[in-house]
Amino acid sequence: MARTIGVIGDRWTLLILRECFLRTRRFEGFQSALGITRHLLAERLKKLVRQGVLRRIPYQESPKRHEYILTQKGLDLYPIMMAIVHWGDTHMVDERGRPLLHQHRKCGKNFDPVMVCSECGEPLSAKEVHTHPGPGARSTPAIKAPEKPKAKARRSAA
Amino acid sequence: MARTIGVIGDRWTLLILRECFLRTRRFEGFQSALGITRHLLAERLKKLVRQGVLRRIPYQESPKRHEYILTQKGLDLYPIMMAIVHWGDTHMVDERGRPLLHQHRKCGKNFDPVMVCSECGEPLSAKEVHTHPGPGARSTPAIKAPEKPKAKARRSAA
DNA sequence: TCCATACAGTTCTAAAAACGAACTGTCAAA
DNA sequence: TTTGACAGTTCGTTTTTAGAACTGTATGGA
Repeated sequence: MARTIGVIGDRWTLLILRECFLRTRRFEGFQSALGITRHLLAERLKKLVRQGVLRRIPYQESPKRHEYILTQKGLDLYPIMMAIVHWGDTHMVDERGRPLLHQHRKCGKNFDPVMVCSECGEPLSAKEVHTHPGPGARSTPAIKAPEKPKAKARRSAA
Repeated sequence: MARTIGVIGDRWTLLILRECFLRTRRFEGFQSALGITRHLLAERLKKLVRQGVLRRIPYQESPKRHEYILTQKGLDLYPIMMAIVHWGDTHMVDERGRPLLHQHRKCGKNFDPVMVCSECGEPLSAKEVHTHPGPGARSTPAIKAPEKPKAKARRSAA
């Protein structure tokens, strides 16, 4: 979880990714849709490309221009998005109702996402789940902070 | 989505909440498990209580002490947690494997969470979903930034 | 040709947030 | 009387973010 948060755990990244799912692909598109500062947007896009969530693909040569599209790794973030949206729809709507509806192409209906057990198909809730250490468990129960960037040493700082 | 991100969209909140799901309830517990600064922890807990995600409950009187437990609103964040953990398990594990396994009490098996359509029960993927504006849709497609805290005016700053 | 605009960034300064470490205050046990 | 647990606060420093301007390529007029 800490590692995932290292990827999507800031105020803007998830919003950028949402725009990707809504088919935004270009710098100006993200910038005007989100109102994010250009500086941060450039940095976040770079980071997402480094992490393999987005791919940077040229779409014209004259002045080199690229667009950002989701990789499979990025597309796999969809359940996270949907879970977040659904929680907002449940607990954060105002009297006007949901800003966005989701229609399932297969069955044609507007739906909510439901999380189920991969083994038995039953809906999941926190109380029915028991966690235990896996093979990659760390020895100490303490997590060592999420992704400390470690002083980055920018331009020979005095 | 922007509203949900206003609640959980920073480096620490989700980690704090994860500890809650793992039955941590007290200040020192969070602090030592996460290595978060005490200052931030206090602030985040306060915010989560304000937002109705945690409840602050006294557990002793002598020196007043409280513990933080999830409300229903907080428990409902479980699918988000699971989706995040699962993405990490899929895309961010090292050679040692998953740090944590999840067992479903009902069926007894270790499982992965799967997101399905509430209407037809089929697993969801981004491509099979069509979004369209709902009753609470905003007029402009632009989002006005996530939760600008608006200068907070703390103690008559000069 | 000169000027304006589109696009994708980069650079800069100021403001806000996070870090780190020490400090406050209550109570219990040694 | 001192020490330690617990739950925070306070404060000075470092990092991030915001906000705005600037760079550079290319197109479309006037």
